Amino acid sequence: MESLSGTGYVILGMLGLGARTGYDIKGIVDRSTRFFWAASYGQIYPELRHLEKAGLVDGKSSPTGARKRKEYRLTEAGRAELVQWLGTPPQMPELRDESLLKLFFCDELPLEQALEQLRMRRLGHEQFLALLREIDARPGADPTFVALVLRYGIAYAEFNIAWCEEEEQRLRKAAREAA
Amino acid sequence: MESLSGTGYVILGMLGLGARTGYDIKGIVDRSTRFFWAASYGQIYPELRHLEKAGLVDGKSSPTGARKRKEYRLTEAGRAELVQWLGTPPQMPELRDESLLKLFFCDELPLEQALEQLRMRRLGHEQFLALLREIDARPGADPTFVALVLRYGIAYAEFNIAWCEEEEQRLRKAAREAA
DNA sequence: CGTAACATGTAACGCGTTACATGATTGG
DNA sequence: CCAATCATGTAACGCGTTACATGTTACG
Repeated sequence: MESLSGTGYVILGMLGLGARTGYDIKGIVDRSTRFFWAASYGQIYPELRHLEKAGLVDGKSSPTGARKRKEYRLTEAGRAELVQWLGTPPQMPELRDESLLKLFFCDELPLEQALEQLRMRRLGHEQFLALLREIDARPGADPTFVALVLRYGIAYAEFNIAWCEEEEQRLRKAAREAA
Repeated sequence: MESLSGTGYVILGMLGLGARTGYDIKGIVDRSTRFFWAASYGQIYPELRHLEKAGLVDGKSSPTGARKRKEYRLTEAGRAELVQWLGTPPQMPELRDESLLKLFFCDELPLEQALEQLRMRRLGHEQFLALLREIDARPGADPTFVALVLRYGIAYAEFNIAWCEEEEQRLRKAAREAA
């Protein structure tokens, strides 16, 4: 069996964490993994049907009154697939960071504007940090690893802020010394 | 004028840094930005033609003997477009980290296997770090911001390694206390 | 003489987003 | 009654990768 797309595993995982409908999954993703792995309805619904055909999830219609609604559960095979995937070693970290790309080309710019780039990166991460802290402060205890990943996000943002500050200072100092 | 794709800007930027042919651009990307922004021939060649039509680059045929070859240069408009893009503020950091996604779902797993996940993430970043250090040790001075981004990669890998170690310890300690 | 490096390109596919369309139910 | 939330879906598009195809030139 060829392996699923990343989003396929997100769906399996979310069903494992208690999500029931496609709508559910989307909601949970938007409040959690979206920072490092998003998912849209345009993928979720077709993928759920695909997973069902593959026997990894089991869907039964359970409408709320006249509102149509379909509940999915992991099958044994689905849980096995998820666990197997969790066990495979990760590839090189796959980043896609536009702000880093801009920084890479900053030799094109006068120093002031380049510093501004660095400042904007820092600001972005400061906003990001604020958002994560807010999520962190919300009541209710997350499962161990859900909380762990949230802590990672916070640490990551803090790391980036500190790095930007250091480099801003370093560049300013170098500029002073050149003058 | 609607804005270019990320790869469009990579091409402009690389031409700014001295790349001349599509082949050149691909080579430089593979040795530098590929860690946070890759590019394939399947994109580069069509995009170069597209940028030429848009007047952002200027291409002239300059074969090496009978081997066909086309040299591109940034036009004034192309440089302006690049600088303008560099000046726009970045969005939220857009991460796509499969290993983090796996960690997120580790509550499904017995602690030993979950710890193994964390260990594998660490190993991945250790390899990554080794690779970047190797690149860093290569002779030849990079432009300021090219070097800055390389330093970022190294710091990022080190941060991740340290974070994994800390969390491994924390989880082990929590497990001991629970026992 | 062979192979690595130089050089350009295309077609098919996969993954994912955006925008749109539709409708029921709950709570203020 | 109205707005927010619940709920499901599709079509078009954009971006990017992979695999393939082709040929030249430099170097050991």
